[in-house]
Amino acid sequence: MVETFATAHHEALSYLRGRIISGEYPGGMRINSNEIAAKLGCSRIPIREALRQLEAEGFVTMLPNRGATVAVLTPESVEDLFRIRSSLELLALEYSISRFDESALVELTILKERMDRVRNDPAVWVEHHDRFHQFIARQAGRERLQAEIERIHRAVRPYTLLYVSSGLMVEEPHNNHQMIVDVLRTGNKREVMRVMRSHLEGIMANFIDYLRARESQGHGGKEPLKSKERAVRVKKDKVVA
Amino acid sequence: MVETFATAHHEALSYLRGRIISGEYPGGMRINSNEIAAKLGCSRIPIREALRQLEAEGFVTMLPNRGATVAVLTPESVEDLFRIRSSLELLALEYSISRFDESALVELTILKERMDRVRNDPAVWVEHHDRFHQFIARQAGRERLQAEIERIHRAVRPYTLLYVSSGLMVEEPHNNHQMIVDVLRTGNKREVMRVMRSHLEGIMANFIDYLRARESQGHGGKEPLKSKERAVRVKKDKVVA
DNA sequence: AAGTGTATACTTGCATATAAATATCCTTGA
DNA sequence: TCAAGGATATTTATATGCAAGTATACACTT
Repeated sequence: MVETFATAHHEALSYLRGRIISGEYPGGMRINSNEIAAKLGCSRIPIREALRQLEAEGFVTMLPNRGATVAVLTPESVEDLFRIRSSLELLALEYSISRFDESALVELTILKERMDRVRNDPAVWVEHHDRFHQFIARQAGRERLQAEIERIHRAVRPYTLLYVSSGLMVEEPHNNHQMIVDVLRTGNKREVMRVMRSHLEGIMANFIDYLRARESQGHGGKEPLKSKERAVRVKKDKVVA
Repeated sequence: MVETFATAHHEALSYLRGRIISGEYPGGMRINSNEIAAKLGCSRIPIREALRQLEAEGFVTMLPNRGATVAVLTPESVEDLFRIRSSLELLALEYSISRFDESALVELTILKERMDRVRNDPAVWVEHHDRFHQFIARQAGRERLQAEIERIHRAVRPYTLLYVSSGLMVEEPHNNHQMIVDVLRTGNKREVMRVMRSHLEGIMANFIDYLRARESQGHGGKEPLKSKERAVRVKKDKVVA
């Protein structure tokens, strides 16, 4: 399925955001506008617009006259984002609990099974996992809240992916996601909140530990490109014709 | 104090965001890139970049080939944003309570008094009010959380301003902000959370009522510019030389 | 070897230009 | 009177060009 875009700017935006979220463009990587323009077959103007948008979304860091680099989040920032995510999902859950009917539960179960089926492919698993949680949030029927939740999901995605891929993710003790489906079925609001809260907090603790350990091993320590430092040069494959 | 900017893009961004947050450019207003470019004395390129950034921040709605308009938030969206704001401020408060020393309390008191002093100027009052809350959040020492809180503040600011200016704002029953300062001084975590929570919920209820009433009176009903509708033309002052 | 200049090669920021898409207005026929 | 069609005026999207800012590399000094 080849997506088609209304404008070159949309294509660039989708392209770049995809690379960053997937981790293909790692934190700190320099983004050369000429290169991207050549790759997508357009001029630098739409690329620059896409970069500005990604800057506002927090995916990219831009410095005047110094260009763009993929944003680097500190473990503290990721922790903040994760806590924000938890807060917002719990907020959405308060709305959605009473709106979970049988068909929603069935659909949620399907999402859960789909997630299990791809458990060996971290990238796909993370995507399905986010979708599972987003489905619950969507039942709240609060458009803006939903949008903010999805934004946060995207922002932490590259780091979640690292964590899941690392193999250091703690196996869910009692299959949390099944528990969430089950407790939703009972409709006991207090219990639902409790289960979800403990699910989120359980994940977070390990996740944050992983990120800190990773940082102290030298990854991620690269600050966004302060003062006059040089950006990490991830690719240097000029085509010398 | 004339601010100076590194680039034309920064100037445009700051200029436009300022007009929108202050409510000077009301929701639904068409933003003509030529006009802004002429006003700021630059070409349309930096204007477009600024608009893209504002689009990502939720201040502006852009449609391909149809230009930009100031985003219109439904009362539901504002409600979502307000609830998000509450969640995040409470989250920050959990971090910050234990970090409130005497000097922080003194500074907070000053902010509170400053707020009282400008109570008759809605625009200034709202600004100081936001600062009061942001100061509390800042004590948490969580950079990213702080940034997200400020983002949400900015996003609802135009609506808060309308509310405050309307004169329909319910006078704070027992001077909530003073109560917040006082309870922070006690250091009783549970009480602090309770007071803040009730402060936020109290404001919200009235605020949302106001927005709904306003909408049913015909304001705000203008959707962001769907399909082929024409944008609200707020200004049409061409200079015919 | 490390630091300092400086010439050279890239990049960025942005003005200008132009085709394509939209909006506006005027005309015309039912 | 008014919907439809089409001519004209605007506005948008983006390519191109260029001045100014940065990075790179090599020569020179200490």
